Amino acid sequence: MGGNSYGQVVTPPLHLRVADELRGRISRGQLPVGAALPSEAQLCEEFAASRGTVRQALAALRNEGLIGGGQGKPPVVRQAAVAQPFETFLSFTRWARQMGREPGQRTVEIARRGAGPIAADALGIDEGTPVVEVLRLRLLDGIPTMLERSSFIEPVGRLLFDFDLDAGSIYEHLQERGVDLRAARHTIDAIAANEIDADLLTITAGAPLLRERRRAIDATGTRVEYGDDRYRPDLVTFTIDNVQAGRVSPHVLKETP
Amino acid sequence: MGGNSYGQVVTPPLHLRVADELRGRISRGQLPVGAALPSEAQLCEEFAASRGTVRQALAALRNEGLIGGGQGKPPVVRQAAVAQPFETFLSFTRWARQMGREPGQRTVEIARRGAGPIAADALGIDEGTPVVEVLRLRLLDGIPTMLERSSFIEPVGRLLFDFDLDAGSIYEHLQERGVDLRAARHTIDAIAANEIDADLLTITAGAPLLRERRRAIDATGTRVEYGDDRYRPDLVTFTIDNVQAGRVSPHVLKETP
DNA sequence: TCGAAGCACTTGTTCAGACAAGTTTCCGCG
DNA sequence: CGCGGAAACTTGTCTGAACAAGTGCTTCGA
Repeated sequence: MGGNSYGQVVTPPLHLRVADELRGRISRGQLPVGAALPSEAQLCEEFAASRGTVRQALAALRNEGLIGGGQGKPPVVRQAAVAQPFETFLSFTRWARQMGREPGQRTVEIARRGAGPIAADALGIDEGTPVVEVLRLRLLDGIPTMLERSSFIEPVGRLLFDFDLDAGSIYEHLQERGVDLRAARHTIDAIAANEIDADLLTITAGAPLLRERRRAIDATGTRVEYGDDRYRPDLVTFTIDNVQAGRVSPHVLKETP
Repeated sequence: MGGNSYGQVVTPPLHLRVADELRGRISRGQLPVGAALPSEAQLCEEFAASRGTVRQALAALRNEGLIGGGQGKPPVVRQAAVAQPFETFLSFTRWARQMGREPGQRTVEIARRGAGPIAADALGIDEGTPVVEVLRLRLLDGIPTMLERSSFIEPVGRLLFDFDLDAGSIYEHLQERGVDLRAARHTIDAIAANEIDADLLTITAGAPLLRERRRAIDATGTRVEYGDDRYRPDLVTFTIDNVQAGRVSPHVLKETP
């Protein structure tokens, strides 16, 4: 458990630096869409790296869908793939913006305390291990829509204390600080609103809520966040499209009716 | 691919063969979830490959979210079972069987009557057009778990009258009779149990239920069924896995806690 | 002029070795 | 018996080299 170094300043491995530099050039428009990247040999020289290292960096970009290309041809910058459903599904802020709605939030509480039994189990840590808990009321066009309870493992949660939680997306902030969220498992069920839920969401206690519990994992497989989001079911639903034949995996959306 | 334009079959690159073999072991259950993979050194020996090649294969699996792990620790198989979600997601019977649970049902009502406003809208027909409505209580190991209200368009629903609804899967029966279900859209929300729901599901009125509304479409694009399934949220949840990089689309499961 | 062969350049695959960094195991000491 | 620490083992990073395979430009010949 002790190896995490979020936030510490150490020079990352070479292949990550190469990948970051190229990502930067692409996002800055220095390498416009459709342009060919420098050849592997050129990159080797520029970064004083071996070809294996450069290829490792390119593989990462290919993986993210940033570049394409084939054997014999230099890799080209691809059209910034459609806002990854991952991001959209994970981040309330991005989801709302993509729909043309105005996201908002009111932070009710942020605290560093020992993990409770549920969060500890979900995060795979011992009960009482320090975590950072955030309770935020999320708004859509000013209307209370969802109540978000998150528990972050300490090395990640620490990054939230120098962030204005009412300013925007936690995930965007964490990503900028080097936290590389990779996968998430969402469990959806229904639950009756308790007094606190009801008060904040301006509904009556006992009313049914649509609950999405979330376990987010970073690139190394470390469980980073456990979340419990409670939606007003009259304002938000989940939609799943599935198609039989064409091995088109199901597509999941959050929707407002 | 793996063949040239003349149809010749060429052996794919070694790293792909290694990855495929490992994928197979995972999907066959030979490497169960949570199990550690052989060490890189062992894999090198087994496949007579160098470490770089083995690592290339492992990177692919990691990318697909099949394995996780960190430095110093052997990679472990992650929860990401791959069954065809469509059938499983659509059919309560198949879903239950796949989990090793015993599905059951008690048909409360089957009737041919004019479509109500909601079903008519969902099916794209005029209100009052005849449809076949089925109300079934679905059981898991004998326990009332879900209440299923389905409206089938008349030409399809007619096939249900020569079928013992308590015998098994409606979808299997329809498929045998030539109804080719192709796609479905599921909308998930939460709703309070009404008196009837509560009575049949042996819960109290007003308790939160997990609702999945469904619109199934056949191969020609005709809307065939509108369904309203209400689950006891303490017995069934929906789970969605999503992975960022490997453009692995989200995977949807129904689960019993 | 036009087509094809050839060549230079590119990426894809694979190997062998070395060191760094994290984890687990196990032995000896208190 | 318990605990600390060394040792063995594992994965992560990086290098340098070689050959295979695909692409595109050039050049040569008909």
